Amino acid sequence: MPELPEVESVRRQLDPELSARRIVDAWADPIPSMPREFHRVEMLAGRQISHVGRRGKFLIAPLDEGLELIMHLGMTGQLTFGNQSDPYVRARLVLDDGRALSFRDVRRFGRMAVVEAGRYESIPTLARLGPEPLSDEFDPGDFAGALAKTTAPIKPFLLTQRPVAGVGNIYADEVLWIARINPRSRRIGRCRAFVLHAAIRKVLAGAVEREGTTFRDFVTVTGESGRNASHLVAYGRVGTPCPRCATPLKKIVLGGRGTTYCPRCQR
DNA sequence: CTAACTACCTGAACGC
DNA sequence: TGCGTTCAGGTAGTTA
Repeated sequence: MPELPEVESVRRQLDPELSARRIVDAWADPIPSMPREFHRVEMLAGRQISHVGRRGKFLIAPLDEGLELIMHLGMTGQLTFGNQSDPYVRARLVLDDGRALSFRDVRRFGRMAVVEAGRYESIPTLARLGPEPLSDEFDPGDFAGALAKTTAPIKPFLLTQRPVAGVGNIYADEVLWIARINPRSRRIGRCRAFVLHAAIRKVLAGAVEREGTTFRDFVTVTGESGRNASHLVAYGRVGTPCPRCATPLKKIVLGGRGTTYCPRCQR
C-alpha cells in the first residue's frame, strides 16, 4: 500500500540511479484483462531519462522527445535493480550501464505508461490531483474551502486524491486520529480543517523521514523495509487502547475500506 | 458535475 | 489435511 512517503522513498533512491541514463530495451508482460497496465512501455527503448520526480503516489520521469514515463506502484508494486528470475516481475527496463530495473507486482494494481509530457487525460486521478502536501501549494485556506464544498464523508474524500495528493488508507486513519475527526464526518469547519491540514503535513513528513511504512509488501529500491510502522497510532490497531483516552479503537468499513478510529475522541 | 458503488488481482488468513 | 471463503486496497469505470 505505497502512499506518498513510500513512493517518495523509492523516488529518492531511484533518481540518482536513473538520471541521465538511457533505456536500451524495455519489456512488459501485460495480461489481456488489464490492457492499460503497461501502456506504450515499448516506446521506452532508446529514450533518455532526465530525472525521477513525483506527484502524489505517481512517479513521473521526464524523457527526451517530449515524453514522460508515469509509474504507479498500486498495492504491491516494487521497483528494484536486478535480473533475477521471478514470476511476479511484470516489466523490465535495461539501462545503458547494463543494469535492469524490474517492476515487480504480485497483485497487478500497479501501472506504467508513456505519455506526452503533461498530458494526463488518460490517467484521471493524476489529471485531477490535488496539491503536494509538503509544498507551499498545500494552502490551509484552500484546503478548508475544498472540504466545505463536498458532502462526502471526510475519509473517502481524502482518498480521492483531490483535496490533497498522496494520502492513502493508512495515513488517512492516522491524520484523522490526530485531528480528532470522525472518518464519517461530512462537515469539516474551517478550524478543524486547519488542524487536519497540519496533521497531514506532520504525519507525512515524519513517515518520509522514516522511509515509509512497511505493513505487508512495501520495500525500497534496495529491498529495505520502511521504519514508520511502529509509529502508527490508529491503522492496524483495532482493539488496542486509544493512546489519548484508552477507549479500544474500533474498526468499520467506510467507502469499502477498512477504517480504524477512536469512537470516543473522534466525534 | 458529484457521490456511491463495483471490478480488478492474488496470496494470506480464516472457518469448518 | 483440504477446500472454500474472506480480506487487503488504489484506481478506473459505471450508475444514479
